[in-house]
Amino acid sequence: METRIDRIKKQLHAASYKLTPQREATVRILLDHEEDHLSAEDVYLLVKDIAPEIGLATVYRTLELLTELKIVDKINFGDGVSRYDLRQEGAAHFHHHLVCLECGAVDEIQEDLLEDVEAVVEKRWNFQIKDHRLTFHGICWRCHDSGPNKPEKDA
Amino acid sequence: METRIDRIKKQLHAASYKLTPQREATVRILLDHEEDHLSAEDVYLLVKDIAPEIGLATVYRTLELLTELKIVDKINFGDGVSRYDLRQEGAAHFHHHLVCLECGAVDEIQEDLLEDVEAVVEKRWNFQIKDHRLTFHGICWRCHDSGPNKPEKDA
DNA sequence: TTTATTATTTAGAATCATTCTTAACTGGTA
DNA sequence: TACCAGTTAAGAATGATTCTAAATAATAAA
Repeated sequence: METRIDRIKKQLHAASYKLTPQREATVRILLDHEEDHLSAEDVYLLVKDIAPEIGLATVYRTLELLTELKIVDKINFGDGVSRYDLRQEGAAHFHHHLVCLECGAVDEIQEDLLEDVEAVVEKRWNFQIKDHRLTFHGICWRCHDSGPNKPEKDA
Repeated sequence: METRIDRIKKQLHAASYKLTPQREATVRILLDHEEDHLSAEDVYLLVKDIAPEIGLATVYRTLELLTELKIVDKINFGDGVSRYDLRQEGAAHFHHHLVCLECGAVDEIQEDLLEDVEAVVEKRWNFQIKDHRLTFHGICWRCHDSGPNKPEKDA
């Protein structure tokens, strides 16, 4: 069966890049840490375990390449560090984030909630939307007064 | 009549900070450059004209202070530089941005388009929203195939 | 007023994330 | 074999931001 790695390899080849061992190791780390919002440094430390000879600059270059190919999303929560998320396969857009001001947790919303808003923006502001970034800042269900009350699973 | 500067002064005093000459000069620059998305460096260069003795660190500290008091919004378009916008008086939220991938222009949407979406998020993800950041990436009306066609004035 | 206290500032050093440079290495190909 | 484009590691360089130390200004107390 074709794995996610195989498909990423194809995407790279289609853009005439190779899936070198360093790149593969980096992608494996991202696959093992979906939803973890790793920084380049985080990825570097993790990938060193499975590919000790890799350099930080290579990790940066790989993440940049994957970002260009829209395999990963580079996000920025304003703390001065870029974070990298594997994009859902087939997803056309960034997913959204919920950042808790209390505990710092970052949760994800995979569902695209912006269809209606985008229709309005495209029409009213005459702007062709290619992508979006939406982050909510607030208090997560874990830190709530109303007590821990896990939300329904993301639809 | 009470000016915007006067009101900002009051806000500072309420939080037991002073509106020093350096801070006032910085605020004046921000007032003269609304919608310009200035970086700290930009502000520094501009403010030096009216207060030559000011230091870059002071500009950073002032912008940080104003951000804490929600007088300015610190935004980040992913180019590694923080930008600072005076928040609309009385606005509870960040305004939204349209970033053109073609020409790099950044337009603003003052109107809050997210009320419905926020209601959904608060309920479904059990998350108390305090603020949000929404940026659309795409092609602006100036760069469009359909030709320059300025959007209606922001409602 | 003088003195003590505190907040604020400047200048420049320090830090931290990120990118660049150089030389070495790889795989494919003529 | 020699060549060539792509890729890499190591460390230097860059650039934004923050910290440090000493100076200054404002405020309160005596």
